[in-house]
Amino acid sequence: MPRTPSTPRPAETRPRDADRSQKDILDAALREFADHGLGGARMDRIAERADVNKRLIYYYFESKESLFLAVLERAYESIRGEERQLSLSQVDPIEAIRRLIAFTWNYYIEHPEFLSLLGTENLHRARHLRRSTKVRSMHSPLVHTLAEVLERGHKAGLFRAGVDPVQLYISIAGLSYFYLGNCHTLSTIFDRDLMGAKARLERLSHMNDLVLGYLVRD
Amino acid sequence: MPRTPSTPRPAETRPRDADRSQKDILDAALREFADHGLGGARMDRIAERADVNKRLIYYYFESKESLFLAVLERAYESIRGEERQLSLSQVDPIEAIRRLIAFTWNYYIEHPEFLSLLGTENLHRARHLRRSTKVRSMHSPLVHTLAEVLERGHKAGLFRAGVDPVQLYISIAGLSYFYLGNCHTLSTIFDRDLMGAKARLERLSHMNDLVLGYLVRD
Amino acid sequence: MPRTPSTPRPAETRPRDADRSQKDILDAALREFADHGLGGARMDRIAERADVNKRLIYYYFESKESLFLAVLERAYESIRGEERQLSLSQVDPIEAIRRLIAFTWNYYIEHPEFLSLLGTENLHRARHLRRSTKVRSMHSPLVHTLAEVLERGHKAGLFRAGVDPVQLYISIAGLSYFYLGNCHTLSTIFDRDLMGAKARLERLSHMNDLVLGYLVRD
Amino acid sequence: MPRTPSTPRPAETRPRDADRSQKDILDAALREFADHGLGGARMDRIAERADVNKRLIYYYFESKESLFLAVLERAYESIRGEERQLSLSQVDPIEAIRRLIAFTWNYYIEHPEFLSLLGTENLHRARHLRRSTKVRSMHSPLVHTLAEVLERGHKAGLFRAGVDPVQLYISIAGLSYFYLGNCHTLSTIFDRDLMGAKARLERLSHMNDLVLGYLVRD
DNA sequence: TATGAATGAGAATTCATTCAT
DNA sequence: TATGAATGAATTCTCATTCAT
Repeated sequence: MPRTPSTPRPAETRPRDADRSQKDILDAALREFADHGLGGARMDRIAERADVNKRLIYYYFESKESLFLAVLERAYESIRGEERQLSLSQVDPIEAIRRLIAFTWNYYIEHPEFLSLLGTENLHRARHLRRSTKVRSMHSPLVHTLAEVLERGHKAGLFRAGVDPVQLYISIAGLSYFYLGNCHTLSTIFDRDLMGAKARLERLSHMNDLVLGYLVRD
Repeated sequence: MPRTPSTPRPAETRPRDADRSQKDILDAALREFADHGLGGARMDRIAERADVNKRLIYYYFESKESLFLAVLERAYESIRGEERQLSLSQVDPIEAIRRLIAFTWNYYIEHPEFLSLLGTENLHRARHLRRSTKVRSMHSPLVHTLAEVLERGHKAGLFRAGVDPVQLYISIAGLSYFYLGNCHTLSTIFDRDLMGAKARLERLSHMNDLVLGYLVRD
Repeated sequence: MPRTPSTPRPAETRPRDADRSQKDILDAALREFADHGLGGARMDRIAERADVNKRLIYYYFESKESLFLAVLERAYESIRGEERQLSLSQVDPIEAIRRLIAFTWNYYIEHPEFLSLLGTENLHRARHLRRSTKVRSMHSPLVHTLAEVLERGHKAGLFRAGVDPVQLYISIAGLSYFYLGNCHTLSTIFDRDLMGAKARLERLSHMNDLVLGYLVRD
Repeated sequence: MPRTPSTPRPAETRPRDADRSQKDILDAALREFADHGLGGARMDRIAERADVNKRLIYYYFESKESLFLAVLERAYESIRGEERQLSLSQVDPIEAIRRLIAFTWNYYIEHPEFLSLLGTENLHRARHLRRSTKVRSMHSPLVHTLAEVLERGHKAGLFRAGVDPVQLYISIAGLSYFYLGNCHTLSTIFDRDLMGAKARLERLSHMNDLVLGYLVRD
């Protein structure tokens, strides 16, 4: 008779166990999915990484696929949350564009799992995302902010006219995404270190030049 | 009237079974890996798709991983082969850039498996590519050609100075890659069809504007 | 009246399933390895013989090789356990030698699987045993006891001097082992039944004569 | 058109290819069966080791089992052949016994594959040997020779009476077999090097003492 | 809320053997 | 006599998932 479930642990530590377990599971799953993709991820490893019983994962998250969706949703929530704090509307248009580029770049660098997750979800043709009402409703407020910045820049005679904010947003994201997401492949192919401090600064600089070189008219 | 076992197929249809079988396996594997990633791909399905005995796959390609590498190498050979035929050196610089953007864009559209493969390989941190001496030696001659184009453009007073051809190459690829590779996710998030004929033309146009808007100085 | 699934077995029959399952697996594996060697043993057959799900074997014992080691360790524990109860120190030296010969002989007859296991392990050059800290630490206390018996016999003027207990132990074991382990081959070669009651008595007698004829000096 | 089968190789090298191939296969198979047992042996590896096409093995030896029997038969032929040259009848009885012990000991040391083969065949309960008319008819002439030696020794007043030559033969073989065949296991268990030059001399000496100590009466 | 035991369906890989030439 | 291509049937091992408590 080792464990006595009848003796409850102190009140202040217990109540949060459920939330804590769920968070641990999501954290572990994020790493696992990012490391191995959906097909390569192992529920066993997630349980081990989260230090919970495997059965518990099923208790909270129905299945592997649902768990993946939960992970994906949380990842989107997280980036959207940070995006909202950029306050692009409060700075001049050129600075706003710089900030957006830098934010995207840095977020991807600090959250490589996010890139992995995106890639995995795309391999599966957004199958999970499509099921999510959450993510769809959380579509980037950035597009609107970006539209406003472009408009402001044009009115100020700084930016060219007719720029589609969605296209630009995708371009900005793509410039960072391809470089960072494929850096292992690219480094190998070009036989050049792309992730050193200098290389990273050069890339950021190049992206700013590219985007602003396009946008700014004189 | 598929195959009638009693009627042996004419000699010219099956000149050398070995080569044919290997090609069939590679074709099938390409599709399977592109559809499901490395972890999700099934050797059984590859055998079925190639219409060969599963054992034969192991006869020619040691293991799943080696098969994946073989597929990857062939995919790179293929795109490099087509790139070589662009003859960018023989047209004026602006046209050369346009051609490169259009080629990349169209190649990705026509070969979505290539994008998948890239994504999968990156998920695995270029583990397979690193093992390949083949791919490393086949690094794009495009970088040299591109350098020459940029140089020529600059000397003609058309292009800005100091553009790194590798950065530009990565940017051009990234602009197409992110849009096309993540189109399922992006379509869902932005609730907008990105793959219709009109949308595709707009994207191509945007990419040209962006890159040339940056490069061309007057 | 084997098992009636509708009537749940009483609690005391199945006190802890885990222990029971592991024991069942080890029992089944012992027979399978003894019957077919390591290479010829089939995990499927072990599962069937143990009446457990094949997966469970991997749940408790990592792999076929680890299972083999576990079987081997248990077999050694078993024979060592019985050896300890021979109390050779409490009988006169000649009787002690007779007991040791008889014990070895009978143990091998009653546990032919032990002979098989030994043979198999040797085919593999003690690969598994070497990995085991357990077996190495359990080296027969018999060697010490045997040394004491030889010493006692010598002091009583019964036994010759200078007998190495390890050599003698190996000889006693070898006399039984070769006869019993190779009886199928030997029976065939000599065209003579070696396992009939009479033949067995003759062998035991021969071994006693041989060993005591060597040891006893008058 | 690389190979031209129509151009035959020079006459003096060709004719013996068939015998040569068979010998190569048997040699390779002997090593493979000795190294891995019957169940663990791989036809692929045998082909590779013999440097012949796998198909050729089946051409000459029907199946894996038949090949094993062929290997076994050749091994017995070999040891029997050497035994015949011992000429035990031409030396005095004590020397004859010494020669037999030494021969057995050295043959096993020089032909560890023979020990492996024996062990494997026994694991399979002499299944193959029983099928062989060859080996059965080749039962050791040594038994007769040994009987004659024992008789001669007894008549000379040297040896004890009533020694069964088969029992003695088995004992002599067993004393070497167990030590040498199980040396990996025994070395591990007793934590003592049993195969060093000194240890080997000691064993040979012990066996002579044991057998002659038993046989010789004064 | 939590968990150790258990499983069916499949996964990659292996193997002895045969086909066609 | 020799061989490269091909295969069906296993074989070890894996995996997401469920049971029983």
